[in-house]
Amino acid sequence: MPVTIKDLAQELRLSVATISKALKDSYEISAETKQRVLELAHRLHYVPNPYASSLRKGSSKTIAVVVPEVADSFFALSINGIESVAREKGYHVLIYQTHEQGEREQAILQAFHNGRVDGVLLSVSGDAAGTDHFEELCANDVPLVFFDRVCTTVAAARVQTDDQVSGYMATQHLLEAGCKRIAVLAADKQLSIISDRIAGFEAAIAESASPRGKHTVLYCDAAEENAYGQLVTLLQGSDRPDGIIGLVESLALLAYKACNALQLSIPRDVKVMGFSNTKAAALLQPSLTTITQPAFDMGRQAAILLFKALQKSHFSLKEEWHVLPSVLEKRASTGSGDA
Amino acid sequence: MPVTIKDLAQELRLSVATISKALKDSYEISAETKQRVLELAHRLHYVPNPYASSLRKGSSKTIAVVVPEVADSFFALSINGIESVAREKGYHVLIYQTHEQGEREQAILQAFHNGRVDGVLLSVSGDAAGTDHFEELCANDVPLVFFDRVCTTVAAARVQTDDQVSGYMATQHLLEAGCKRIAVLAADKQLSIISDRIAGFEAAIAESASPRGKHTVLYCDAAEENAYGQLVTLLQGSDRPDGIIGLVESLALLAYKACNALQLSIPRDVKVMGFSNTKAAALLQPSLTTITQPAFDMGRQAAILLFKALQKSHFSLKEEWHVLPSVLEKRASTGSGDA
DNA sequence: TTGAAAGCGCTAACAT
DNA sequence: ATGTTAGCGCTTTCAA
Repeated sequence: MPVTIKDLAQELRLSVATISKALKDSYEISAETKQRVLELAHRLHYVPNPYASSLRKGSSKTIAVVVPEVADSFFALSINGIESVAREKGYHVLIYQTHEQGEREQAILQAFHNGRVDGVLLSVSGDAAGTDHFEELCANDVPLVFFDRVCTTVAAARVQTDDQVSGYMATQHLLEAGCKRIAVLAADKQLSIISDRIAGFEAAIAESASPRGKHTVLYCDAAEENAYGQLVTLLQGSDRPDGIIGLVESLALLAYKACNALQLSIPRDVKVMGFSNTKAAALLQPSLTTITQPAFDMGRQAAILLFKALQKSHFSLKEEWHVLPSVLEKRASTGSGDA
Repeated sequence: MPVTIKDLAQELRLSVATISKALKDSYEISAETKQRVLELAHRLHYVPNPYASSLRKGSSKTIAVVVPEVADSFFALSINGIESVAREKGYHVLIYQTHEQGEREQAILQAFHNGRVDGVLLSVSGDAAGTDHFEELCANDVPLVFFDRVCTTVAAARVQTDDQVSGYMATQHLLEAGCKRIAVLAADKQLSIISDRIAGFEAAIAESASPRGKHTVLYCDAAEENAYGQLVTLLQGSDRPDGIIGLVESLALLAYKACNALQLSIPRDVKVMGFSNTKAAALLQPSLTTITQPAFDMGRQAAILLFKALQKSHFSLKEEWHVLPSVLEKRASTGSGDA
């Protein structure tokens, strides 16, 4: 049995109230008593029962992070950012994965309706399942901060990157490199990050002299094998693209795979770039030009907002909307092909 | 305020006990009452307060996962394996990172001494800080399962891969490929996985006709820049290695970087292989030969053991020791260099 | 400066 | 089949 406040009280012949106050350094308690209590607590390895105090105080010192997937360099890094501030604040972090399934997202949020966590950081699942579960959480006064994949119709804080600008920059970069037929590889249509990036792409094309008809957006199947098939078909078509933008990391890598298989040279035949946060980008052959998101900082920023809301109740998350810039890292996959 | 069992009782003019029993489908309660309770609970979005029941029952339906780093393909995948079984069992998962710092590991485990979690899955930090914190946890009857990076002196369950065999296989593979001067790139000396892999390397060399003196183990600095420097120096030396084994993922990638910089051709000049779980391995140029660990399964297996211990108290983790095989994936980086 | 006691929401033994 | 009650460990008001 773990040692409790009662044990300490008995041992020191004090009341539990005194112990409790001494442990939190209350001004009501004499310095000498505090000393004795702390000493014994330390000697007996006393650790307060977190559930008893959570129950009593109505707060858990725990936050939840809900992401599509941990095994993804972007989310892994943003979790690091979140963790860095949670640790400073002495908070614990529960991590949940939706695996891109809307139903799981709903089920997970369901569990937060009774004080399990003091707040939630979430990046929405690709397979959207409406927004009722978000609304309900907010209605229950559980602070919610979206990061990266946000939901614009819900009145919660948002931390994201400038996806439209990024899509624009990426397209611009390929146009400047001389591409005439750009193919954009997209994932889940309903994700804000995808539609925003595509909007940026469309804007860049519209502004350019290049006719829209030459360029294309390919919505790839969620199953990798299928997506690969789509891609191969595209690359074997008569109007083969000479530039590819993968809107998510996995699609850029898939493009490499397809080009290798079809013996297309990157960047000679096809220039490839992608939204990606993996360190391996620089080590691919040729090294991959990327739009890199500030993953760690986005997580950090989102967590900072959440804790602000937790600390001062008058701070409203409803109108917080932060946008952090992504950066274009030019590498060999969109170069001229000369050394 | 969230709705409680009391609210339901009042509304239905029943006692809290009846509600509680009805909610857990007790045989004592009439079908009709159950029906009414469930219906109301659902209508009011009743979610039980987890802390109240944890406090009462003395168990939290929560486990902790302690890993060096989430942003690492091996750990991310093993977390997935763990999560898959936690979800089946309806458990919540707290994730903590040590960032390879022994002190943090101690501080984290400290928090588990009073029921916060029902059990712990842990992969030890590189910067070891003794084993007292493990012993104390076990002494407090918190079930502990080590995975991948285990601690052999503590009587807790262990799930690992056959690191010695893997080291042997890797070395064997390079010898067969004709390497005469193999360099093994090692990380933290005190980690079991590192010393075991080196033992396998030594065994393979000893068995071969190749003189031990030609081969070398390079202990790389934890800071990547420094490790890079060490590596470049090695590759510029008079007795340049013609085979490299990176004992952790980052070191294999570093070898690529160094070879690129020094214009050494892989696999012509140097054959490179590494312990790695990243999907990018197949996409590197040349594709990287790897020893791939069963990351997901190791996590899954470790979690299964833990839940076994949680369910049947007479099941002892002390003597559980599971070894899962890693596989050698031969790719171009250790080939002959011909197409 | 210290202590007594109520109560957070839930469960389970023990009535009825 | 349903109800009463004690209590998990802690915090907090109020009293001494």
